[in-house]
Amino acid sequence: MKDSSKRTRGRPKAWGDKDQQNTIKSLDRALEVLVALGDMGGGTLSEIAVALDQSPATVYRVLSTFQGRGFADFDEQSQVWNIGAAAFLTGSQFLRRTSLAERARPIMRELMEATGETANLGIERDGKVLFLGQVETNATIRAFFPPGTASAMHSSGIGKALLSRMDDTRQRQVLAAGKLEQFTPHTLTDPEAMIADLHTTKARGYAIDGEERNLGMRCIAAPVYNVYGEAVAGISVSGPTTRITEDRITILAQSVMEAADRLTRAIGGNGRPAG
Amino acid sequence: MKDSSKRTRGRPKAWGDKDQQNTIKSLDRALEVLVALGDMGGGTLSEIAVALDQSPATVYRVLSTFQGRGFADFDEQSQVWNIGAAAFLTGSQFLRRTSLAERARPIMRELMEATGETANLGIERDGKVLFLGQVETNATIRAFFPPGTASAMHSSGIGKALLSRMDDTRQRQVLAAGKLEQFTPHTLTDPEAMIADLHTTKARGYAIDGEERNLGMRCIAAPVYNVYGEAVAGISVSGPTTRITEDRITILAQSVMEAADRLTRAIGGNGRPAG
DNA sequence: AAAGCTATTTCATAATATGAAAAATTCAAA
DNA sequence: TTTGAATTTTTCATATTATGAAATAGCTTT
Repeated sequence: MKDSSKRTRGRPKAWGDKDQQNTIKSLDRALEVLVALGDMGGGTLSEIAVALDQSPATVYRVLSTFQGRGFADFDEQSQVWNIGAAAFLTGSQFLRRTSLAERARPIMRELMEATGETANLGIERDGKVLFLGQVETNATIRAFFPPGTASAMHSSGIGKALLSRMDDTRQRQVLAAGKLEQFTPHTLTDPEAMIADLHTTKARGYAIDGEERNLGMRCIAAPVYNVYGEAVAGISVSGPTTRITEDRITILAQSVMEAADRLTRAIGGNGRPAG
Repeated sequence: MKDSSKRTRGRPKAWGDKDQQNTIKSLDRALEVLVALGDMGGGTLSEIAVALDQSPATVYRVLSTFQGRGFADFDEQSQVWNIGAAAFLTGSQFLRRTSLAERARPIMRELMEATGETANLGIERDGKVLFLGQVETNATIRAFFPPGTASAMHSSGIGKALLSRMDDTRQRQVLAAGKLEQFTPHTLTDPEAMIADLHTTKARGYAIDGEERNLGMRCIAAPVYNVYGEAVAGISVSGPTTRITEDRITILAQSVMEAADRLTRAIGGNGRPAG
């Protein structure tokens, strides 16, 4: 049904001036109801009306309409409204779309621009970190991880960010399998030291690879979560210790975490409820 | 946020007489757009407007409004509209209700790790199997059922596991409705053959989908029971025939059944007293 | 450079969404 | 049992606003 011969047409980014007001008010309010219904995990008509400060009559009609299309369910017994199966079905079509890597691209670009360092994206695969993509800095001296590279979890920023969010069982499993090979004098090879580092990482919200894989190279990484709050990917910046200095780490980490949060939201992910 | 002291009030099942007309027209049409967008897997403005026989101007405003709340995404590059992350997020709240999916998550993960194959969770809805979630294997070749997919009962492992636990009446009802469409040479299209297969399945405790839906793909599924001993969900592993070989089936089935039992217990379910 | 698409915006108008209040019903208390 | 309070659903008059046609502005192709 799709005709791939179509390309960009039409009107540009800004004509009038700024953001026009071409949203439909009633629809917008209706969506507000649906979102609220989801956020509060169901509720009775009056609860919802009060929460949104809208007329019960309107909310009632909105919910009835949603119900007509299966976007909302109404339990006669308890008089409680809930998100319906159709909302799940339609919403799930979101997953069929572009990959993590594609969604990450613009976010990584901005991260690179904000920090001036190469931005990386990686996931865990078979106990290793698989690099899915990167956006390189313009600086002449720069880190380079070709996409498709697989490297050890324990000596990578993204790897440690992911590890820090696994439960103890999985953690030990991965660490045992990999044997904590020593790459530089800074590599953490002692399992207990590694576990301690992971605890710090988890509490801090981001991981630091301080020359643990390559001498002279630092990396700051934060985890990206899926809808179930599981850490499924990591995003990082990496560069030479001469530019990523000790005192810049905190600042850079803010950008990295912000990018990770944005990507989490872009893939429909969920904060971080999982312990 | 919920006040459990509230109970049933208000007006009953039928007052006026039959179904009243208290749906909001514009909202209903907007939902039509969203559903179409999902069904057709994205599309350009004119494609959607034509498909729905609506004014481009209106469709544009509807989509813009959805975009404002994140229910739709617009890719400037390709001028293509798609279902957005917020639709997925809100729609996913549907799962929280049963909490089945939530409880299943860790169990599915362990099942995946034990078997090395993708683990799936599904329920029956409107005579079809609705996939609620999955945990993917790390293997590069793998089965992929996006959550939200609805597929035919008779050609799915989970579907057959559920069918095998229904009484004859419901069984024939569902099978009659679906017409046993043939997907591969292995699909069971003869009702009697299907009934026989279901008897075997019930006695055995797990269902096998041997390339009945997709050539080269096998699936092993077991039912999950609620408090009344009714089969309300199914849990399965699926993968290529090259890995899920004939002689591994018995072993894998043990893991699947164990996972199903654990999930049954996790949702307060009851062994299998029913029929 | 012009013609031909397609996406946006504007605008006048009719459609319809809306809140207030009434009606219908159930729950709890007297 | 009766009464009253709470809550959902409907009706109705009205103003809001959603809507399509047509105009506008960018692209793409000729």
